[in-house]
Amino acid sequence: MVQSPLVLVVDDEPAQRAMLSYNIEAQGLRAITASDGEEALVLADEQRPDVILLDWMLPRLSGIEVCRQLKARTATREIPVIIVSARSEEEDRVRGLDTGADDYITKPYSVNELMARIKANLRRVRPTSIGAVLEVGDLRLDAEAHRVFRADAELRLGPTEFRLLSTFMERPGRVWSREQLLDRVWGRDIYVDSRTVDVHIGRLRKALMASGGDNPIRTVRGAGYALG
Amino acid sequence: MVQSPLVLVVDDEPAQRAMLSYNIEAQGLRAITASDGEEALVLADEQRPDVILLDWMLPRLSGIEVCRQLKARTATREIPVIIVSARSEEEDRVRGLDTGADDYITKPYSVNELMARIKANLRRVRPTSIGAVLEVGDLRLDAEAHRVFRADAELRLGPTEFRLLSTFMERPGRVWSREQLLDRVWGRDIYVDSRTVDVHIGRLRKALMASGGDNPIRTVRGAGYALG
DNA sequence: CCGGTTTGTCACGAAACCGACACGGAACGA
DNA sequence: TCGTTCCGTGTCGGTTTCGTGACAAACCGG
Repeated sequence: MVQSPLVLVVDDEPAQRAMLSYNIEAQGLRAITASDGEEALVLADEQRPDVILLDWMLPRLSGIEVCRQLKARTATREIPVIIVSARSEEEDRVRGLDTGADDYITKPYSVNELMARIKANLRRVRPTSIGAVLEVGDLRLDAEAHRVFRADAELRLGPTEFRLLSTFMERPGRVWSREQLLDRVWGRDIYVDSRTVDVHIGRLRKALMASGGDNPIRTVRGAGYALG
Repeated sequence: MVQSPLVLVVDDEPAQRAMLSYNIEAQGLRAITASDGEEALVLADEQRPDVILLDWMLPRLSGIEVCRQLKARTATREIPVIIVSARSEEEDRVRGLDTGADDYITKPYSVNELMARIKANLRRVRPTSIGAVLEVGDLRLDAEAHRVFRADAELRLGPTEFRLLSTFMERPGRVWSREQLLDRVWGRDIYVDSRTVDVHIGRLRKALMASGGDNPIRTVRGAGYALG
């Protein structure tokens, strides 16, 4: 089920966590928090946030180590990590980015800037969740208006097919396994047969080809499906 | 043929342009330059760079205006823009990110940090161009999209041949024994006849040579097979 | 409550893929 | 040169994977 983007806040100071959660939720996003590195890794794994706000100074596991571990696992690799640091030395910035962190902000920062950065990172990873219009080839998907066009003709899609297509359009060309699609489109805890994906792929194809275009969804035997 | 990622450098000072191009190319990337905003828009449109480095202070069109226009056109919307600014006031940072800029760096900056940021942005937008794509000779294998090209012609491979080829491409030139290949390609605990490898090597060769190229897979009698 | 829409499952056929075998030819050693 | 070993490949039966029409249950707006 696609809902509003989820931000994982990792900070050992309760006051910081509360302040950040409050501001994040004020932007229409959802927030969860972790107070140390180990908790952060567990939560990242279980909840799959869309972006992670990571304090550099943490008890137990340091921020940089958490970041490295996140980027080492395929399950969490693609989640953007924004490192929040009190140090402003450039070395740390480079090291942070080299371990795979996606962005970096130094204390003191303004809430406005931080929110802007969170959104900038979200925009890249989950374009549809913040209202952008996706375009791939002759396909155009307006997430906010919940409409899809192909070569200026509007398509009729059911909710599931809509989410399916928007997942494909977020990363054109990438192959998604049936399990990954069930995860993103149906939701983590729903059990449906993985062959159900096939059926919806079929329905989506039918809708996409209704006005004569060719089939834009590629089947990768033994692996899954991809757009283009 | 996919080539190395392209960076568009927009700066009105010739010395800066030269310095940046030099450093970018030293990282194995390609660079093109523009000296004002209008030229930048034209080049962005024509060349479709993978990332744009945009000076804030420009004659004619300001950096922020260029950014806005880039993000307004679908053709260039998804190209990450890194704003380079002499001002360090926070307001500008927020405004920069709000117009759709993807990252922000203030002068004075270090070349190391700038390069780290360029790479961080490339990693996200063209993940396939910086990590997940293997290139060996005229062969290109995109793991994420599950596609293989030889000299721009796409190859049709079954799952086993695909895994076989990607194993070879991970270490070009290395000789793999049949047992090692069975381990990597088929899996540890599967029993299949080791001669089966021969058959799949044959099928892979056939696919690789389908459009006329020579045989890139070398047989090492008594030892196994190798790519190149 | 009702008619249309959406959804998940199943079953069946088609297509792709796989592994084994067998035979012929190439490479090698003496 | 000759015998032996190793490799290339055409063929074939069996299996896996996909596509899709059919259907009943769930859902939903009115």
